[in-house]
Amino acid sequence: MSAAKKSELGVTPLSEDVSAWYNELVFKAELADRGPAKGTMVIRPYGYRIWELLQEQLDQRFKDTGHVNAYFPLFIPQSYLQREAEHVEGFAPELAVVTHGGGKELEEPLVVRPTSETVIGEMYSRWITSYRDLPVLINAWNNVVRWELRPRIFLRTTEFLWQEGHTAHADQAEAMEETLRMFDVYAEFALNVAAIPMVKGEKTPTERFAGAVRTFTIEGMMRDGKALQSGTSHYLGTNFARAFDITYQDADNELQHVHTTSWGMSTRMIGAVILAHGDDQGLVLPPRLAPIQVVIVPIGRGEQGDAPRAKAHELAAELAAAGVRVHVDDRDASPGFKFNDWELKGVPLRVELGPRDLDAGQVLVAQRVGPIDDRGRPVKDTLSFERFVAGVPQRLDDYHDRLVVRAQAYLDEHRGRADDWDTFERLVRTGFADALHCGEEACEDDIKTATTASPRCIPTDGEPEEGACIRCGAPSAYGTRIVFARAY
RNA sequence: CGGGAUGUAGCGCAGCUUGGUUAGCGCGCCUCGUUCGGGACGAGGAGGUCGCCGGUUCGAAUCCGGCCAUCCCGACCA
Repeated sequence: MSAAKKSELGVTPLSEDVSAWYNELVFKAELADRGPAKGTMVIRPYGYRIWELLQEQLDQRFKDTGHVNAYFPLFIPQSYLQREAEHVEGFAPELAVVTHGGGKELEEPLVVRPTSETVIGEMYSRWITSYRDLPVLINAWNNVVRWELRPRIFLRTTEFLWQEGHTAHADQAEAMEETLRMFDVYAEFALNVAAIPMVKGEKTPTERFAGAVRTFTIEGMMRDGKALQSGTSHYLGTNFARAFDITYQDADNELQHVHTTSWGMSTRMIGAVILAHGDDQGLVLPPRLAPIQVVIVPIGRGEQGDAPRAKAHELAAELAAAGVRVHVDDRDASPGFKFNDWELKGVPLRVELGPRDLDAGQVLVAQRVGPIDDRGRPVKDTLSFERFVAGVPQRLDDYHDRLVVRAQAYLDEHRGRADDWDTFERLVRTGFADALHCGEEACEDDIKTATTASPRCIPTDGEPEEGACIRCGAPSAYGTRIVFARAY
């Protein structure tokens, strides 16, 4: 990263090198820092607040759909993982294993949970005996550890925070309904809270969760055209019920296995927000996840600044009372510095209040994403003191909608149908390609080798279509086009 | 684990080729003063086991050997 190529902010422009931009921005915006151990991250207050806001709003949706929260242990006896064949196979390479405790070697090693299907399966087998116990609708907020070979902050860290929902049902139909319900919750949340339109679909067998019968995913498009799996919902069938002997007696006195589901969204979602909305100026935060939705910058030094500063605090108090997350930037720094600083941090609305505005009884409002003048600076509009408190929430909602429209436009521009290999290769370099595929793993591998792109999902809203595989020409599988992209 | 690169102040870097005053620059930080409508300025100041271990030498940030760590590109993945 040559210093000369960096913008004034000291961040490599997004347009030049997305990877460098992302890394530098995460640190500069004080979202997170690297931990001392490889692959670990420290989530700093500004980044953690985003997580808290995400948690609050996602958790509310879980409650609204009938779920309750619980906590399950971090340590899992190694033998538990081994009970479900595909599950072990899938997770074995990325397990952290504790072999010693209290200064002695353990009789049985403990794995640090990479996910909790197994412990929860064990507990559910104890808790569930009758159809009257069903359904069990539990969610857990916790941390998990997966020994990643190539960590990237928020996107792939050895330890990450997430929620994992685990439900048990009497039959397949009800479990599938639950799986799809939570799948919809994720997509709705991504759109209405994170302002990211997602491509919804089902994972192909090769991309499926280890131990799942069906896996549904929301895939977001990042600013480099890569896909980011941002939330998954799994129908686990009776795989875990059989492995952990989770049975119930039905109304006819017959012993039945339960059907389980699991679903998760993680701190990776913060990475999605950064990569879906950010620009050369830095972060762009959707208002519903922004720790600070409105920053007020009083203008004027010393005595000249006293009145604007006082008014700024007065307006901030009123705005806070109206439920807006507002901050007055009182720092001893120049206005220009503050403007750039808050732009870097992605604050949606900036309010300027100087002596001139005070006289006019108004403030200037600049939007982080919005119309710009011929110097590339935001066009600032005015808002009178009287209309201020009422006007801001509306602007935040409009701003959210604008981010959605922008992200949707970006997705549409970078997604296309591929009917021949050249088109496929071209599309996949800059975005998503919808193409027919034979469904063979060897062919997927071949595509991956040739383009680094992989099947992201079978879109839920895909039109029925059959034909020849984009790569090998064999008859297509899945009954519709599937989405290929390079992925994080 | 393969390929590539880098370790010098909180951050970004120069110095190393050709060993030799007290290891330097920018940003940031601290103090004082002046400043404040798009990254202000002046003066003063704090901050370093030059990644670690060993070797060569009168003398090593610099040369040699080994080790460690980190980052980037691939294989695993929310």
